Amino acid sequence: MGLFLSTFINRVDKKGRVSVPAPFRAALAHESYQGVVLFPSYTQKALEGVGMAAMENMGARMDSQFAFFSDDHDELATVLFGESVQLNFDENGRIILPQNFIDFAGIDDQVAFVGLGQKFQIWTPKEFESRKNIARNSVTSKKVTLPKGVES
Amino acid sequence: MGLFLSTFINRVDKKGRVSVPAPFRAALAHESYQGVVLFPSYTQKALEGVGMAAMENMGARMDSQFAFFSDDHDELATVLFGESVQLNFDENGRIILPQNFIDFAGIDDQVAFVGLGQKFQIWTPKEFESRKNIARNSVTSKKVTLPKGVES
DNA sequence: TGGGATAGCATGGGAATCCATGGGAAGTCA
DNA sequence: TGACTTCCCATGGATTCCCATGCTATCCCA
Repeated sequence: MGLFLSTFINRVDKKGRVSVPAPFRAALAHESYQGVVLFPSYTQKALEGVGMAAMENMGARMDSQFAFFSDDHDELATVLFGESVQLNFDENGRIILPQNFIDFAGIDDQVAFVGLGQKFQIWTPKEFESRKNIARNSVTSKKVTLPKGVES
Repeated sequence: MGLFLSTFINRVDKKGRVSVPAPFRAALAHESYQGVVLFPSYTQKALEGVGMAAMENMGARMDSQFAFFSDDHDELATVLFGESVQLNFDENGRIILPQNFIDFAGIDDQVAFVGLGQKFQIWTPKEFESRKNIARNSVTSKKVTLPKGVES
């Protein structure tokens, strides 16, 4: 299964359309639903994106983790699913960003697609520049490393 | 299988009719019964909605959890099945909200359809705004999260 | 190795379709 | 017969589909 890698700057036209970078689309090519799911980040001024399979996965894990009518379930689902949107690719691989998402992230006429492995983020190019520096400094100063993992 | 995602505000006309958001209908398109099952939430001032398949699923789950003639079974069944109604789509994808449901949720002329993955809820837009904030705070403060691991 | 051809990709605009919404007519139950 | 319900049609606006274009990177062949 494909990963979301590297950063791409694409243009947003006046209809709110953006081309999803071809490598990101390729990472989702095997999925039945051809599109992405976007939701606002809880901590940053950015949008988060995943494929539908990852979203269904979250749903399945929630069901196994919480009782179906529990408050925990409903609250988490409200935040997770209630604020997300399903956007399918048009035939040129574009999606249409909803206006409230554009406002939330402060998007003007360009966006940066940032690959984070299992998910990706959408930033304004400007915000992302400063974000990138912060992240780099934080990682080096805190000496964040990858935990040991099992080989597959 | 489709998930219920994002939030849609739709209008209720004076006959009590509401368009079910097209993406929600699409999530149920593969089911044999073209409609939804609604019942009042027993913790919140909202209506809960699922597809018929999910309803049958709950019935099956109840039977495996409780003895068939136990009080627990009957009480839950009374609330869940006794208070629920089956509403089919008209040719434009609308349902008609029963008057007692409208009263219960305090619905006026607009409702918010909130996708929660496997199910959805119907709120007045106003109530939902505060509900959304409560949910967001609760999730961040209680640190309710999904278990680690995001693979498919 | 250089230049032309080709294919993939990002971008733009216009047209057709879908969708939410409203009202009215026909049918049904008391 | 009256009220309520269900079906059917109309409409405006938003969204999606479809076609066109330019750019760039790759490939092929001389």
